[in-house]
Amino acid sequence: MAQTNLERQVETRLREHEIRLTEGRRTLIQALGKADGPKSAADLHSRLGDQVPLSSIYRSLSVFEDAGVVSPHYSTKGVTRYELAEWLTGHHHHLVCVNCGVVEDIEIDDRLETQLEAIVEEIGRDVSFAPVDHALEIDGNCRQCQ
Amino acid sequence: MAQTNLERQVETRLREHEIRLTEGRRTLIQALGKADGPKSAADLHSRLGDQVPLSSIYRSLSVFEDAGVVSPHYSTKGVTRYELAEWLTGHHHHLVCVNCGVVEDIEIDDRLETQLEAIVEEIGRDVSFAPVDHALEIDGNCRQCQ
DNA sequence: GTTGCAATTGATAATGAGAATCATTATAGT
DNA sequence: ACTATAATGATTCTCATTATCAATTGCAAC
Repeated sequence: MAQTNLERQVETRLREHEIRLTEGRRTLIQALGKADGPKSAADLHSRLGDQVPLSSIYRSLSVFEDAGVVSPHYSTKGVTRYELAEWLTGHHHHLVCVNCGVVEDIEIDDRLETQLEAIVEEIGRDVSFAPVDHALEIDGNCRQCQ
Repeated sequence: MAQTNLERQVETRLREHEIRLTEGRRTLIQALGKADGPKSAADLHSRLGDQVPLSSIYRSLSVFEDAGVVSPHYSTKGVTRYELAEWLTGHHHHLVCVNCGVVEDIEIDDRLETQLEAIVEEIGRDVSFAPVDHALEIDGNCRQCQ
């Protein structure tokens, strides 16, 4: 259900941008929809086997990024990870494993998010900067690395 | 003064790790000490001209990272920026320009930092994760891009 | 259902950030 | 001053990612 709704939302966005939704791209969206955090092209490729060649994964992620369907996440040297954009999944933050680099999404409850936004707004006022987004990253050891 | 103290602190740390402090490396530390935020190897190289070749910059930054003298910062595809480690500069956060990618350091006052730490601790408890570090990034447009 | 256009493909070559190489040089300890 | 070995600097290599190109395909219009 949520998955099908996801595909419909993505279809609509891509159509608005006059971008085609091919089978390979649909497969990519499904894989990102099932992921528990940002995934690199290599992660996605190993998960999907030969369904979508690596070159198509890179290219489609780039097209999706331009269309605002995915967001890049940078936490490892030389590797970019992608996740579905927040308008599709909701605002969230990241846990980053300091050992292996895996990134996990976390949603925090409204009370904490409100507090965090207040902090961000106050910082913005202090340095005359209008925040358009914010990201809280918490570094530690993931379950596999503990 | 602060600069000289910085060099002394770095010297001590490198000596502990049996790493040599060459003139090129001293120049790099001085440049990082003057920087207002994380800098890439290319940034540092263009700033330093021929004083330190690009290959030496990459290599020294890597050595410094292993020794805990600098920390990497990832906010742009395919580019790593480095800044002095927090034990040298103090805990701080980053403003990232969504247009040009420049990263600026910001320190926030103790009251806000305390609030932020409480949020991080509570999130960590919620997801059974012991935070070792946290980073708040605020995205917007830098003064040049406004 | 058919057609046309241009987006997209997939394998491969090219690119750029960063790592490795090697003969020579320089640091730091004695 | 001597010595061991880390570090150098220019160049080559590696890897994640982008560009290329002839062939294929998605999708809107008819």
